Parts: sequence; structure tokens; C-alpha cells
Amino acid sequence: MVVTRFAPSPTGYLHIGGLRTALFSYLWAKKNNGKFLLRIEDTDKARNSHEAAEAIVQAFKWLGLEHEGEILYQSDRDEIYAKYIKQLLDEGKAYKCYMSKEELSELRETQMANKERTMYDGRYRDFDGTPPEGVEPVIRIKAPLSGEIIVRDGVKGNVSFQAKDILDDFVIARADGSPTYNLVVAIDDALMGVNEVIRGDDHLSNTPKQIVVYEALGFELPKFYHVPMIHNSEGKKLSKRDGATDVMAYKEMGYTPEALLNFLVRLGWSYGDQEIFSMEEMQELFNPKDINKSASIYNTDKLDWLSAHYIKNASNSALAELLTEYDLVLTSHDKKEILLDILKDRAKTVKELAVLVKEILATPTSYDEKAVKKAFKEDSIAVLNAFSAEISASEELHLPVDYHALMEKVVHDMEIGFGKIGNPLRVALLGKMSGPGLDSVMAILGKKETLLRISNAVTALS
RNA sequence: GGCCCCGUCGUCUAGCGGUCAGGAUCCAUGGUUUUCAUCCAUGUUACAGGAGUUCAAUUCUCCUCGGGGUCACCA
Repeated sequence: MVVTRFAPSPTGYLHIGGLRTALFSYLWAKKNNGKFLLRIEDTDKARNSHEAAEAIVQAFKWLGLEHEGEILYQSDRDEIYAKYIKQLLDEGKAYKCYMSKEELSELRETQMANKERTMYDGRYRDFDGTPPEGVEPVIRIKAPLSGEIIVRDGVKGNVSFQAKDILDDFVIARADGSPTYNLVVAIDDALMGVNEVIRGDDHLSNTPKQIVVYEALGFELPKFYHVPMIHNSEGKKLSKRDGATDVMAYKEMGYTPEALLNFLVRLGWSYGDQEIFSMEEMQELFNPKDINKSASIYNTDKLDWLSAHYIKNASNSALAELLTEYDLVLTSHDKKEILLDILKDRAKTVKELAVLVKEILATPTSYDEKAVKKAFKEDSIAVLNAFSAEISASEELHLPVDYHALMEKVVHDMEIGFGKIGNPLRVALLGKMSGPGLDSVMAILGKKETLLRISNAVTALS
């Protein structure tokens, strides 16, 4: 069984990059009928992690991603870590180091002055004398100091590190006894049964250290997949400074989960030439072996296109449901079907759709100056009045075709081009030059409102 | 700086020794439309550079260059 996890450190909200690795992990678990777990990495107790976890859960909920079981908090697991620290100590695989912070930084300075790699020198590795007074020891693990560590990575291939280049006896427990990251990830992943780790490739260089922990503890190594970073337009790691990185901001902007997820799944992953993926297809087709090796730049052009695509292809009832978020409760009285039919291929986001709906439903209170200038010629008032008269005289006006017939009649009777009625009528009905088909607009507005808008315009623009 | 990763159109990507280097997006043009949007069609734009290996390299190897990540008693 494939068990994956998402293990954010609590930064307050779910980040767009975090969401992508979460999505990859989720999809891979689902594809294999496995489990997708959630763990909060809050060994730093200063932060309010439960609030952050709540924000993450909210975002997952919006997106329809579900994690299995309870959320694990590392801050609740001190005894577990303590137990393993003790085990390593007892087995002689870790030891207490009494080096003070001052001594440590002194060592670093010397090493830097000599242009050497800064590393712990192992001075307490085999210490059995009397510890110095007044120093609370940290606990360091005995790391191999020579040889090779190979990270077998499903994305990058086998990456080999030389122990002498990167390792030293790193700290696994601070002076206050609290465990450090490289220890707890290994322990938690092992204990949670996580056997496929999908995470950002900024963790690749940490992986050898975690392998040291896995091996010291006798745990089986998971399969690693290190997915490339998402960069900003400057080519740097995407950060909070880069604008909309909070996933929930996309909800605010009017994007739907299906659009956002589809956008994200194609960032760094591909399946031939396919661009559109439903949630079902993602679960069916996703495979981490197809993840790209290189970083990608965050650019939301395609998100807009996808979002427009999904709105265009959504059912009217689904759209109406989405619109309730914008205080729009459409009833059949608003000719909901016609309204959404003509508007849904004009909006990139639900938010835009809401604006378009409101614009049509609201009686214009002003007329765009340029549009008036362009659309209103000498005979425009006469044409509008003639059209008005036709409407008033008609009993059965329901469908767009009914109104269209009247427009054609006026065009024919007055021997004018279609533009002669279309342009001024558009300004009268909508206050501007652009918009959906007028016959549909009038069918939505109904006879009474149509007449009102025409007479308003005639009065205002005569 | 050490170590590690990466390098195909502006962007997301396909490619896994022989392709007119494909798709999508963006942009531009044309068509459809009374307008705008949609839609359709067309077009511009890419293998970072240099050595090898090979009959043949975008593809394999090495070097250079460029970008990124990481080097904590942060995660």
C-alpha cells in the first residue's frame, strides 16, 4: 500500500507550492488506493500551529482534497522522540556534546578563516571525561564520516553524496531536549508508515542526513521523489513576497478548485499533450515518474485560460451555485438559463461572471460617452422609438427569437442596416458598446424592462 | 565558497540517436458576430555554448557558461 503525506511547517496558510506537492502526494496515494496523511511540523513551539493547521484544513476542504485520519502534530509527540533519542544514546549511536554556542561559533570562524568547510569537529564523539560545568548538552548523532550516501530519487535519479563533503555529527536534540527536524521527519515518516515521500527538491540536500537517522534507527527507507521548485518571474524560489501565494486568495479571485488543481497538476508534470484533467483523470493518470526535473516559473496565464474553460463548460446550475458566493441568487424569473448561457463564455472567473450578471440585471444609470458618440446617429432616436412601438404592440414576447424578429422588422421597414438599430439599442440597454446578443438580453429583461431602458435612453440622449 | 540539482519557443511542456523539433498558453493577423466575448484558421518565436562518441546528435559523455537549492541547537 502506498502511503504518502503532506508535512507543512505552520506558516499560517497553505502556499501554492505546498499545495502542488500536496496534490501530487494526494493523487499518487489515490491512484494506488493508498493513504494520504497530514502532519504538522511544529517542533518550533513558539508558533501557533493549530491555527495554521486550521487554515490548511480549510483550504483542503475548499479544494476537495481529503487526508486520511487525524492530523498529526509533532508538538504532541515529544515522548516518542525522547524514546528514540534515548535508544540512540543507549546504543552508542548518539552522544552528548557539551560544546557551548560560543565555542561552536569560534570553531566556525576558524574554519572559515582557513577556507574549510564549516562543520562540527566531533570533539565529544568519544568523550568519557568529566563534562564541563554549566553547559546543557545537545545530542549529536554519530554520522558516517567517509563513504558515499546515495539518495535513490524517483525524479532525479540516483544522487550521490560524499559523507566527507556534507556530513558531520549533526544535532538531533537541542540543549532543551527538543528534537530537531532531521530526526523527527525520519521518525514520523517511519512510524506513520509513509513509504513514498513526495516533497520539494529543497529537501534533497537534507535527505542524506535523514538516511543516517533511518539507518541508525533501523527503519526502512521510503521511496523519495524530490519535485523541482516553482520559481517567481525573477527565477527565485516562490515566496510570500510574490503576491498571491495563499491558496485561498484564488478562491477570493473567483477561481474554482477544478481550474486551480488542473493548473497546478500541469506545473512540473505532464501526460503527453493533454492539458485538461478532471479530478478523476488526475487520479487515474498521475505518476510521479513523469514529474519534470527542472524548475518552473509561476505564470498564471494558463490558469486564466483553464478557469475560463471550466466556466464555459460548467452546467448552469453549477454556475448558479457558485454565484451564491457573490450574493447572487438567480431564479427562473431572471431567465437563469438564457442569462448564464450567454454569459459563461465571457468570464475568466466566477467573480467576473458575477459582475457580468449584475451588469445586465441593473438598469443603466449612465451611458458610456464613447459608445454614445459612436452608436448614436441622427436617426437613432427615431429607430429606437420605432422599435419601442413594435415591442409595445407585441403580445407574445418570450424568447430571443421573438425580439430578433422585431429587430428585423424595423430594419426592413425603415430600410436600414442592422447596425443602425443594434448599436444604439445596445447602448440603451447596456449603457456601453460591448456585450452579449441583444435579443437574448431583451428576453432576459422582459418587455417592461426593455421598454423602460429604451425610453430612459431616448430621454437622456435626445 | 563547498556540495547537490537543473538548462527545448516569453511561459507550461512533448521528445527518450534519424522528427519540416510537436502541443498548449500568450501575442499578432484573418474569418464568423450588429458590438464585445467565444469559436475557427493562419502566423512569429526554442534545443545556452564548445568539444567529443557515432554514418547520424535536442537526445549519450566531458568541459564552460547560466540559473536554482542547500550548507543551524529553522523546518
